[in-house]
Amino acid sequence: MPSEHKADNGGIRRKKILETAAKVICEKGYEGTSIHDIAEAAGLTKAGLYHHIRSKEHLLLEIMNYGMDVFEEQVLNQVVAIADPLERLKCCMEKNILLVTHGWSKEVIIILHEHATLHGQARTQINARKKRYVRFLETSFAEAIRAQRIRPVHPKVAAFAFLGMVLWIYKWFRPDGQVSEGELVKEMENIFFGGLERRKQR
Amino acid sequence: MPSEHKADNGGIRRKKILETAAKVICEKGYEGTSIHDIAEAAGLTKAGLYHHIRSKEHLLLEIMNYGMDVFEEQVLNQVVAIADPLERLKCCMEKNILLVTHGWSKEVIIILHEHATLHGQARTQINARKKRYVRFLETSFAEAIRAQRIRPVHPKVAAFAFLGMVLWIYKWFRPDGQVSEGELVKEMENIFFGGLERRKQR
Amino acid sequence: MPSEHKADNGGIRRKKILETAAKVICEKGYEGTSIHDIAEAAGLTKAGLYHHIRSKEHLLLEIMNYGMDVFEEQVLNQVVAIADPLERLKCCMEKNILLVTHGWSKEVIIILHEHATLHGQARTQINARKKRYVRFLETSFAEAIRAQRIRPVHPKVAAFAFLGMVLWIYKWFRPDGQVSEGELVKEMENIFFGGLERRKQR
Amino acid sequence: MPSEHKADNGGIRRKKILETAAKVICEKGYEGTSIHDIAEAAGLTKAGLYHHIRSKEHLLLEIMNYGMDVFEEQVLNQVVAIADPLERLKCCMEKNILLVTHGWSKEVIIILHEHATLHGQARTQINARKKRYVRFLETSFAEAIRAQRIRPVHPKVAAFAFLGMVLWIYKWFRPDGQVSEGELVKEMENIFFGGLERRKQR
DNA sequence: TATGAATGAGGGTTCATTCAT
DNA sequence: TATGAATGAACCCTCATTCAT
Repeated sequence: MPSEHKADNGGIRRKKILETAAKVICEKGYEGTSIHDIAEAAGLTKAGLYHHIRSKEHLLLEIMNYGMDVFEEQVLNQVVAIADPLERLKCCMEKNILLVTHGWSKEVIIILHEHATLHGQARTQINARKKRYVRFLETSFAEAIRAQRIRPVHPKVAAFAFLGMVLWIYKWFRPDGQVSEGELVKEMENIFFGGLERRKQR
Repeated sequence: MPSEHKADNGGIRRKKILETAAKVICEKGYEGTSIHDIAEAAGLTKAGLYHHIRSKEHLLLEIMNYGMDVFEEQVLNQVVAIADPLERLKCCMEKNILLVTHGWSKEVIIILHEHATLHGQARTQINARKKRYVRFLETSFAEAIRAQRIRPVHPKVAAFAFLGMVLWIYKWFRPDGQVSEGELVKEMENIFFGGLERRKQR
Repeated sequence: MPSEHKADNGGIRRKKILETAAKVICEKGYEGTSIHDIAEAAGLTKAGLYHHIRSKEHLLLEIMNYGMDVFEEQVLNQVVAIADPLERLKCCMEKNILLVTHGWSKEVIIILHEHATLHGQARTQINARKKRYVRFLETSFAEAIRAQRIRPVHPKVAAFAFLGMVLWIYKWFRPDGQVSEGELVKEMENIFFGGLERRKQR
Repeated sequence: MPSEHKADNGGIRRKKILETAAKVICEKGYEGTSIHDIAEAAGLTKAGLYHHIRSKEHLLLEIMNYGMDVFEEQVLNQVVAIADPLERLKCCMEKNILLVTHGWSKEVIIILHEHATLHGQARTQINARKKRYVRFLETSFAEAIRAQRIRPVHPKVAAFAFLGMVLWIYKWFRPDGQVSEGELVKEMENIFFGGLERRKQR
């Protein structure tokens, strides 16, 4: 409804540029990537690129917001409605691991790595979205404890333990390596939850 | 006497500069830190700093090697001789967590964060030292499995799960936050090993 | 119409910059000239200049290639078709002397003076073009000897003697000095081809 | 008699340093050579070197003066007393060629190449010594003409033609090349004094 | 939309030189 | 004599950004 037929075009174009930029930044780091690099990868000149972005820093913000969109769509929204908190967490771990290993969304990797690059309110904004995820995990753990689905542990620590295990993957996992995606999901779930589940007492 | 306290000075001076540089780089990132920033923090001019370092990249290498020295001294060497593999791993987790939370060694944080900054043989060299640690963990897990001290899991995945949980801490832990160092160690150990330990079957 | 005069402008602009750079470098030497000097002389800032050149060293290469173009056009190509080898050499000396004395092409002077400044393949490339000229002279001398137009001498030495006499001029000749261009040509030709020693008459 | 026994020592030391510096500067050019390069080649630190030289530019002046000393001793003084002007010039050519080809005195090469590097009175001083040589050649040519030992030519042009032929050698001659020192002397003398053109035999 | 040209600021690095020791 | 440390100035070059076209 944004009035013109160009809007749609613009939307697709913008998305393409965002994804291209994300790919380059993911490879070389934000500070290590120049506007020229991004423009070139997008098949534009530097000046041309500036018709689509406001500034380099704002581009990073957009990429991160886009990454959060993808994350929420592919992980959070997929599991948020699962009633059983333990099942919810297990399913969340699976979705999250796959998001990282598939390597489709470079934006998510950028969010993980450039955790201290943004400043000011841009940083605040992204941090708020991240915090929502942490909060969701904490709540789910607490809920699972209350429901006696897992042993009592510190929910905050559990949340960050979960995150560390799952997100650190981006630093070492290679799709062509010794460990397959499937194995990784199975083993991590086994390791992490194998210890948390309440033992069925005889 | 003048000559020898000079020699000492030299060594101390270098170490001081390395530590100062590490502090600044840790705060602003390698690419976000200029040589000027480092020089200023060290109370030198840019040219003066270049008396002590070969180049910015080589400085990073030195910092990382220094960090690896500290890590090996405070973590690896402290636990490597422990006979029981499970005890060894638990102790290793504790030492490693404390190394990260104490925040003394900014160099270690830099090693964690700038995992893709170095290039060429400098990168190779640091990666080799990192790999030694991963190998140590893998071996310890395998040993613990053979000794039936823990459930059978994929040692490589276990190693990286361990590392993710423990190292991710640098991204969120604040010494003045809700979770104390002690709690963190206890809870993480509980979470991670609580699931791996073979259940005492009656 | 706007587009085409732009294209033209581009070519002319580049040439102008090359010539300006040549003038400055000729006066102060390559190493003694800073990019700032050149940019200033061209009415640009340093960064602006870098829109037109790849690097300082590559600029020197371009200047030298440009100089070789000028030289070949004004000297080599003018005489290469002259059938009589002696006439060819004399004409070549004249053209070459005038090229140096006119002082139009600073680029040629730079080629002469900065004979060891370039490195790597840039140097190789320019040396190849220079060698072509030496080869041309050698061949012409040899031909003249075979045709009994000159006494038998070592062609290589003759070529370098020719070059030394003619090119050294750039080190001492001043257009407003005691010796005029015309005299210079006449006298050098006389000396080189006629020899100094009085002929033993019969 | 310069009072102390150190003077002599100093003299030898200084000479060694001058020669070392000359070697390096000859290879890399004055601007391309750093004080560090020279100090290193002399087995000193930069600061140590400064106990022996006043400044980089003054070092160049000293090298050039030293080169002029060598030149005058090995060329000018050897021939200045020869009565016959033609013989004097021929002998001068021989000595001068050998000085360049032997490559002993890098200082002389530096004088030739860095003809526009010095400024101010240092330049004036060296130019005065150079001019003395040009004047000597001019005078000898004029004398030879008057004595009817050579054909009448413009003495100044003859002098510079002589110099160009002889000094240009430093740009191309290699001791291990196709042309031997002996040949070079013989051929150049033949070409310059004998001329190239075949005499019309009656 | 797109671009070539331009720029001020700053990047890492090297320089010739000085000085306390 | 000799040196390690230090420096201000300058080096070449790249940066994110702007603007007339």
